[in-house]
Amino acid sequence: MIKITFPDNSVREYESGVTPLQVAESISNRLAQEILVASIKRAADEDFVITELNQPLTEDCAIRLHKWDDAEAKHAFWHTSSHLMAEALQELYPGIQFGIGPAIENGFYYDVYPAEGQVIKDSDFPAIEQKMMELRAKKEQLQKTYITKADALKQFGDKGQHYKCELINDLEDGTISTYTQGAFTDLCRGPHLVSTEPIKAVKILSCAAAYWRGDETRPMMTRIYGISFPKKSQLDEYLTLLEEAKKRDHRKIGKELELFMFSEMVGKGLPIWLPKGTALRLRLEDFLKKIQKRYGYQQVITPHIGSKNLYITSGHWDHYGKDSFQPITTPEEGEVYLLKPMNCPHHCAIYKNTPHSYKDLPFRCAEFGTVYRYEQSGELHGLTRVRSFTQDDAHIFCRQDQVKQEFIRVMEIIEIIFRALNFENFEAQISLRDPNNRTKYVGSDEVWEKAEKAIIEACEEKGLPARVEYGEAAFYGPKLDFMVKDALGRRWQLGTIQVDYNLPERFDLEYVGEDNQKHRPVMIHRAPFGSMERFVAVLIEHTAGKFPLWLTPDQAVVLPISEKSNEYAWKVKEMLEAQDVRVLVDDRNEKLGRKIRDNELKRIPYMLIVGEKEAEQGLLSVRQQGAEEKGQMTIQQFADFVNDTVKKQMSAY
RNA sequence: GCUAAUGUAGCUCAGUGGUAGAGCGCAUCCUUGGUAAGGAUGAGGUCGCGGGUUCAACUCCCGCCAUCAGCUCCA
Repeated sequence: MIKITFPDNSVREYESGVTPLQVAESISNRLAQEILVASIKRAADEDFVITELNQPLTEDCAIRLHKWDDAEAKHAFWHTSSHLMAEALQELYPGIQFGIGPAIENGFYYDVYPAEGQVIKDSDFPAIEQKMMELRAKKEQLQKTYITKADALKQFGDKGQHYKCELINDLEDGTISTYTQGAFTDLCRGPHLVSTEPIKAVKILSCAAAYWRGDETRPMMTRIYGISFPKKSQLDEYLTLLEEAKKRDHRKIGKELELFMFSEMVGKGLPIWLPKGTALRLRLEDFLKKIQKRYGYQQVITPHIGSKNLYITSGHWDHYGKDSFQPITTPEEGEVYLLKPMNCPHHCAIYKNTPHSYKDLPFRCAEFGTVYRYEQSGELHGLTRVRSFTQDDAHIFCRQDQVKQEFIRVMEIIEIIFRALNFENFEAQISLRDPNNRTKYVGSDEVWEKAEKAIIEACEEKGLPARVEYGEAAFYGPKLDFMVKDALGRRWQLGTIQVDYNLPERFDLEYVGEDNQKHRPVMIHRAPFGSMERFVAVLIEHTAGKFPLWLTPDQAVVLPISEKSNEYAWKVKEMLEAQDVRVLVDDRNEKLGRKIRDNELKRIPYMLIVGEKEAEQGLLSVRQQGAEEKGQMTIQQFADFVNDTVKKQMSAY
């Protein structure tokens, strides 16, 4: 008999050799049907190890039974799905060779090399899905077999699986296993589902080329992506989510709402802000400027280029010189300049411009600084990956003992912003030094330890959930990055706060201390939005273009019912604008229903319907975007309503 | 950068080796309307750019440019 401990710490006894599936059956049939994989921890194990449901248990252990909701179950489910897809591909494309086929964050893929003359295209996906479902219906069991290296090489060599042989060659004899279901055998470590039967819904999503083992000198494989679920309804839900994400694509909405554009003529990766997008961005900038003013920042403006020597001093030339836009030179004197890839060197120059006393610190200078970075053409993507963008940058020069307080103050700013923009869900990542290799960092152990401690304590004090990542710090200092979850649950990295010991050293920055001696200030880089481009992109996808009232380019549109009311409509606009409400008039020669529809699609928050009745009494019929009628108001009531709502939305500040 | 796909009217897209089409938008006119598409007429295109094949190229071939996806998740 062996003792098995459950997650609730209860212990039960079982015959030695019992399988996790039997353990589940002993609890309930329902559980046995739902679990996909288990993990166990024996006395000798440091942590839980995922195991298959048919793996006999022969010693005392703790067990966890994983249903679909657990990441472990999804991983095994998708891994087995990739085998099922491979089995289907083997039938449909005789002679196909297989590379690797792992589970990924959302689904799975398999890298394959079709036989001479065969190509797998999008149009083949339904056939692959159908074949997978056919094979699944056979309820094939996955059989794990340990095999010697020599046998494995022979077995896969005989089948012409050259890529598999290459993988086997890299493995240590005695650790090699295969999984077989039906006529398909794959080199694999597992773990897997015990059967392909639970894979009830599958969708092949895309195929694209991928280098064998990520190496561009090696052959190009066809990578086929898919996703699968235990229930059809889950697949439908997932596909709906994908569609919703597509609808929210900021590139599409940005075009529809005329927020920004790109032009081949201007150059790729160079976003151009159109009037409506600019209005929105300026409102964001003004909002942040106002907060920053309260938090003791001073706004500065610096040129878009800087002398090459500036970047030699900062170290950026050494680090990024080759991967930047190349230097600009003057025609006569041969002076050399670089487009600025960062604002910090300019800000260091500002700091150096005047002597500083310890009493003056922190010195905080902020700039919406546009920077230019060379990105490989294949990396460019909408507003999220561009070659010119504006950082809501600021640099705080402070004493070491002020670091924690400054972090807390920056975190407050970030919180205000996230709240004002309805990012309810956010978390932080603390990036610290690699504990095993401290040589790659600049600055003394002492200051690093202080700074790392300051960041951790700042998070604790603010009650901010933070994940600590070792080895993720920049070479010049530890950092704190902010991740938000958008309305579809997608995670985006936005703001960042970074401590820097490097630049103060390189620029020989100093302040005079209480002791009348010179000291080195600490520098903190921070950008709550990150970049205006990226932030607006995320905001568009988060809100689907329905921006909060305070931010939206146009807050209301007046819809005259007929030409007879046009004059009143324009008067309404004028009166509302006098009270800072942003209003359009739709006086096209169209029926009301049409105007409502068109303006709904423009995502304007309020429609003000005015006809003869309203004109007589100085009223508006207010309709909220999303079909909600709010009844009639006077012009003044509506202006107050908008201004109160905006004030409320901004009340975080 | 690499690999594949795509590039036709302002937008979304159809189409053919014999010099182009739809819907929406736009303009004009009719209609003067009450909460998600009223009607008619019309304008609008060097079919991404440059070469080549051909009697003839938007179509086929080559090169370039741009867009999009993947190239990061490791049997």
